[in-house]
Amino acid sequence: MTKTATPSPEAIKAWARLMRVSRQLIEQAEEALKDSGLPPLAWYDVLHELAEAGEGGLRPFQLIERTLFAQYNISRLLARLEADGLVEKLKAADDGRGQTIRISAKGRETRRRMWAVYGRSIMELVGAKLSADELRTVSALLGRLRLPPATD
Amino acid sequence: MTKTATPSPEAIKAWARLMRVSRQLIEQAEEALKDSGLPPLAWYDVLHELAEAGEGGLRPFQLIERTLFAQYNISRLLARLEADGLVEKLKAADDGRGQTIRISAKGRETRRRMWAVYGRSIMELVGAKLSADELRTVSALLGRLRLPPATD
DNA sequence: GGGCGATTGATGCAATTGCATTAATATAGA
DNA sequence: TCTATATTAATGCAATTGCATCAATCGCCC
Repeated sequence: MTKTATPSPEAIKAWARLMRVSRQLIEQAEEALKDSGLPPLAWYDVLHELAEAGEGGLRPFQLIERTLFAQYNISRLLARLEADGLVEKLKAADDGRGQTIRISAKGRETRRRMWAVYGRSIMELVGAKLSADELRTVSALLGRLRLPPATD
Repeated sequence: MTKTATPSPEAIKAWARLMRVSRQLIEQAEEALKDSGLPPLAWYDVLHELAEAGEGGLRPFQLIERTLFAQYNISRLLARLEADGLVEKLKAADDGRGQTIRISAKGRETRRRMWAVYGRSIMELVGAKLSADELRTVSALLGRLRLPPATD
């Protein structure tokens, strides 16, 4: 008689909390952005990576690695960002297939305005609820849940 | 000169970890279900609530409260579940507007099969990575990030 | 009882996501 | 070099989500 193995109550509880809290927080942050007439979080993620990358820009596949978005998702998101003038697509110098994506001045400005709202959400939703020590503890424990780099 | 208030580095780090890890975990769990030819997590959430509710079933608005899905989302999800024979919609006895949703035998069976896969994901992705104590710590800290019941 | 705002649930339509496939180029190997 | 395979990015089409609105009660208050 084989019994289906079930996770420990502690694991189930932690999982449930993680699922629920992350959804709530995302929802709150998205709502704050929308209320300010700003684009969704996904745009911020991409603009943030591109801003960090600087003038050299990034290739789309690098954005995929950094943001965890699906390939087709990045492809279309970049199309929208370009249509809005927030990024530029440049032919990649050394790879005929690829492009290099660079954030524009308008893109930087949009990112700045998004951060004013997004940062406030983070402060209120997380920074104000736990001490610095507790935040470090959460980060460390969550860090142990990251996937091993190469799952294939 | 007014400087934009920014969250502490600890808050930013914890937020980033939470966003990234939760996305990874969800993706992994969804993939495991799909690989087994099972429906997505959202179905599980609803079937789980309905199974807990027992024969009395639940009203759609109660599912919305418990699962945090949007109203139109629940409405359509229930339509799909009903089309698949996993739930039954009954006219609510005491409220001419409403319905009562009850899980069917097939629904219970589907939930059971989903749990075999989903539970394993939870074990591997969370249970195997942290000790029971650490899991309790995570749960407690994440619990403090929940929203105050009435935000309006 | 009758009217009116609130609640419950569904739905038309636009935007986004997911899936599968495609086109173009790069790279490695015979 | 020439071919086979892998990588990079886009896209057609179906499914899902989000938004706004609607229809049908309900319940309160007069």
